[in-house]
Amino acid sequence: MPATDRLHLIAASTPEVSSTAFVKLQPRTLAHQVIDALVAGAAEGLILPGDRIIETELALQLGVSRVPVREALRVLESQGVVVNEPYKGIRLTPVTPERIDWLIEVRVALETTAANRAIARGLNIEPHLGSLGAIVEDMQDKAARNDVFGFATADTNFHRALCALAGNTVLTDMWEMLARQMTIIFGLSTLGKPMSAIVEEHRRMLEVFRSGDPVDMAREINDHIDVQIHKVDIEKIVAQRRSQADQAASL
Amino acid sequence: MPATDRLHLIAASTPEVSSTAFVKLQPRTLAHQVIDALVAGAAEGLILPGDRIIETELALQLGVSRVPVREALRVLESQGVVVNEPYKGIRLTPVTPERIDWLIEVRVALETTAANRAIARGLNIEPHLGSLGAIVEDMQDKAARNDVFGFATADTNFHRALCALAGNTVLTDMWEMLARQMTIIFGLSTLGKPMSAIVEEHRRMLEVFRSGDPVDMAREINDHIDVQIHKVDIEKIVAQRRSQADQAASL
DNA sequence: TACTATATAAAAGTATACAATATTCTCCTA
DNA sequence: TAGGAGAATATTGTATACTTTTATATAGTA
Repeated sequence: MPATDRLHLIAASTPEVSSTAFVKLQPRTLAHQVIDALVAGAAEGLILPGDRIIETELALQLGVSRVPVREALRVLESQGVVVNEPYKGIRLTPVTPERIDWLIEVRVALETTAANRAIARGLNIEPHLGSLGAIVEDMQDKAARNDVFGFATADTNFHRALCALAGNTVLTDMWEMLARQMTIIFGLSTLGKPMSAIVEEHRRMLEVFRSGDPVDMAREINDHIDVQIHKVDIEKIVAQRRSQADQAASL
Repeated sequence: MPATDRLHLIAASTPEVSSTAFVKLQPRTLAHQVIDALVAGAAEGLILPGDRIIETELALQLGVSRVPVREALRVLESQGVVVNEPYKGIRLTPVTPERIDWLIEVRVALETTAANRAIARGLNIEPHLGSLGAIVEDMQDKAARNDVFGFATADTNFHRALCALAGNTVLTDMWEMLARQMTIIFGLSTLGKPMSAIVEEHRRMLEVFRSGDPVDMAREINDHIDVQIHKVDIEKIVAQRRSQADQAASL
């Protein structure tokens, strides 16, 4: 079964992708919506790493022409979400343990830089600490409700907010690229540790941030992110998901 | 005078962009060539930060249709080289002192991470040191011939080679994005210090790399990159270049 | 004169149509 | 039956045509 057959669900899960209904509300271009739809589909596991993506099918499923689809794919290609070989096709970038290491390494570097810059700007004070604290509370709340997706979103928001305090848009833009890819991987893996522990880690990070010690900050961020996904056999999970999806489709 | 009128020179300076002549040699897509042409044009100062880029004109100048041009612009948009406002137009990202700071901050973070990873992998040995040393010699050579462009290229190659030793393609991909933007800025500014001094700095960086001390490495990279472009009034230079270009066009 | 409203033009966004390349399948031969 | 040449098909790359939005210019009115 071709992988793209599973893609039709994307259109349903992202109803705002419609050339007619949407344009009035927000002037965002269709290409951007296709990007969102694809990333969402990947995060939900509808498309798996290594799966081929066929322009025509995707365009059909989303109800748009190939032009915005191609533009979206080119953007995602330049961001490392998909890989392309001319005239051969586009695939969701395969996720290897090695690649996860790479993503983590860069993400730690960026977040550490951001946190230290925020400290250097003297922004480890109110109201910023309060805002970050509120996100941690939200995480706690989601954990209590066992809302895994909401929890992951809040987690991402925490780190995004932390990065934003650096006031460096070049950094935040790059961080967003990584976050996208991390989201896809998160969608595959179950969390490496209980949510309560992750909440606690964030509290500790926040405390270190308040204290303002760059070295501690670096260590804290590294420890936090590093163990998050590590030690999970992603390739195995992908294989499982693929067989599950194929099974579901053959019913 | 509309800025894009200056763009026709790009086609001349990048003759390989031709839908008919090229395809046989390399199967790279036209969109990629458009990207190269645009970046080259920006590096040469044919397009200046803030200049509007009109799809139709660019397509005409390069002898291709709007489709690959749009794809190229979307990629460059996602990389921060150009900024886009739907239905309004695309401009070469304005270069402010602030933005230069941001680029430098991220670049230092990435290169430091790369160098430390390379050290952690035990790659601060031969033959790698020799390869890096050869690039420094090349810089020295270019400096002696007063070949500014060649010097800048060699400089970039040194840092690219250093990053490559980390073996982290996520990192190197991101570094390339930054390098692109730095190249554009380099094209505008004269060097902040004499070439001989820069060569010496690279020798020192290489020595620290050999010694393998992560902290020293971080400091060395930071000092090196930080002063490179700083303290140059980019906005003034852009204004000068623009008036020069306009003057030349009115003859 | 200054200001608004309308009409015109320019350019981006999107869709369709065509060309080039890669893959698959069929059929023939050894 | 196995393997390869060649046709048929599928999919990407590119060009052209159409639609929508924004910007500009013109005319009319206070």
